Amino acid sequence: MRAKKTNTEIRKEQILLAALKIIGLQGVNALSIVGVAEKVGIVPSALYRHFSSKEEILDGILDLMREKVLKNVQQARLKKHNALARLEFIMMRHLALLKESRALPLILLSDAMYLGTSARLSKIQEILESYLSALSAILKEGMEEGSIRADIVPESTAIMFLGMILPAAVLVNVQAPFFNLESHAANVWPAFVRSIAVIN
Amino acid sequence: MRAKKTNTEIRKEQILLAALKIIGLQGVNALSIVGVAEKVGIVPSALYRHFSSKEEILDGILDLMREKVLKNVQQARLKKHNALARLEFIMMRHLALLKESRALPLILLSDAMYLGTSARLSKIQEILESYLSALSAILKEGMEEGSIRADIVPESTAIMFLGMILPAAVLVNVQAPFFNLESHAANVWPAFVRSIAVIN
DNA sequence: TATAATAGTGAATAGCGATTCACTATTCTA
DNA sequence: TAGAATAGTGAATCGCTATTCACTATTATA
Repeated sequence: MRAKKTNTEIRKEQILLAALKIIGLQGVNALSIVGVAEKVGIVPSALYRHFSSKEEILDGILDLMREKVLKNVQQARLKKHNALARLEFIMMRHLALLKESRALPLILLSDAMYLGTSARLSKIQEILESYLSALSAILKEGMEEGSIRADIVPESTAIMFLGMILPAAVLVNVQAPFFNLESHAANVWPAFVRSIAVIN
Repeated sequence: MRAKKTNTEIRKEQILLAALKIIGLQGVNALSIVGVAEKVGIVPSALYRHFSSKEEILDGILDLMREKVLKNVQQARLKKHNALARLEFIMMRHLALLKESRALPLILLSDAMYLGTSARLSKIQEILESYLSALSAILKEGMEEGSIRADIVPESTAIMFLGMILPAAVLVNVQAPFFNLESHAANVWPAFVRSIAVIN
C-alpha cells in the first residue's frame, strides 16, 4: 500500500528520528537507507526526495545531537546559579540522555562518523569544542566565585568532567542492563567535587 | 610476482599487525580483507589459509589488545610498590599506547566490534571487567595501606580512572595533532589524586 | 476544477567486499 | 629426491547497499 504523501519538513524529521533509533539500537554502521525507509514506512527511493544522500542524513543527525547537548548546558545556566550546581545538573542530564538512547555516544565515538567527509569531522570538532568550552566557562566562573579551586586547569578539568560520562556510555553499551547509571552518578560526583571544590 | 611461501604462524602475526595498522589509521569499519592482504603482500584469497573469516581476524585483534592492556597492569605491579604510583604508571602507559596507535580505543569503542557475534561481545566484556577489577584491586590495597581514602567506592573510582583516558582517546582522534597528551596527563593526574588520596 | 508541484513506487544499475574453488608453486619430510 | 603438505593465485560468485530513473498518484494552488 502506498504511503500517504507527506510534507518534506515532517518526513525529514521522521527520517532523522528513525535513523537515530536504528543507531541507538545497532550502531552507526548498521544504518542503511533500506532500514530507515522501512521504519518510516516509505520505499527506499522515496527517501531521496528528502535527503540527497546518506551522508546528508548523518549530517542531519549530528545537528540534532548538537542541539540536545547544548540545550542541556543552556538549561543548566537558567536553572542553577552556581558553578557546582550547574555542573552537577549537566552531568545528571547527560547520564539521563544515555538512558534514553545510546545513540549519542555511539555517534560521537563511531569511526564511521569522523572518517566520512572532512566537513563532518569539523562538525564533530565544533560540537566537542563548544561543549568543552562551555564547561570551561562554568569552571572559570566558579573559580571567580571562589567555589572552585584556583589551581585547576579549566580545560583539563572539562575533559575530566567528560570522563564521568564517556566511560559510563561505554559500560552501558557493553554491560547493558547490569550497569547502574544512578549509582554511578552518586559515587562519581562527590569524588569529582572533591578534586575541584574549595574546602570550607 | 608471487609472495614467498611463509609459515602460518608468521603470516598470522603479519596479518594481525597489518589489520591493526589499518584500524589505527582508518577505523574498524575500514578494515577489509583486500586492504589487509595488500599490506601483507599476498592476494585476498590467500588470507583464508590463515584465518577462516574476517570475524576470526577481529577476534585475534581483541586478544592482542587484551595482552597489551593487561601487560601494563602487571608491569605496574612489578615496578611500583604503592597504589598511587601504580595507578600513575598505568595511566602514563595507557596514554603512551594512545600515541603509538589509535587502534585500541577505536576498537573498544567501535560498534562494529560489539555488534558482531555475541562471543565477541563477551570477550570485550571480559577485557573491560578484568581491567576494571585490576584497578579496583589496586585501589583497595591503597585503602588498606592508608594512602587512599576509605570513603571512595573502588569500582566507581576505577571507572573515573578510565575517565582520564577515554576522553583523551576521543580528543586524539578528533583534534589530531593539536591535543597534547603530555600536558593532559600533567593536569589531570593531580586532580585525580586529590579526589582519592588521603591528605597528609 | 485544471494543472503544476510534490511525494511515492518499483525496477534497474553499479560497485564493493567477503568468500569459494580449482589450480599451481613451494617447502618439508620420509 | 619423490611425494605429501602447505601456501599462494586469479577468476568467479553472491549478497548487500546506495543511488538513479521513468512513471504514477496525490496534494496544493491559481
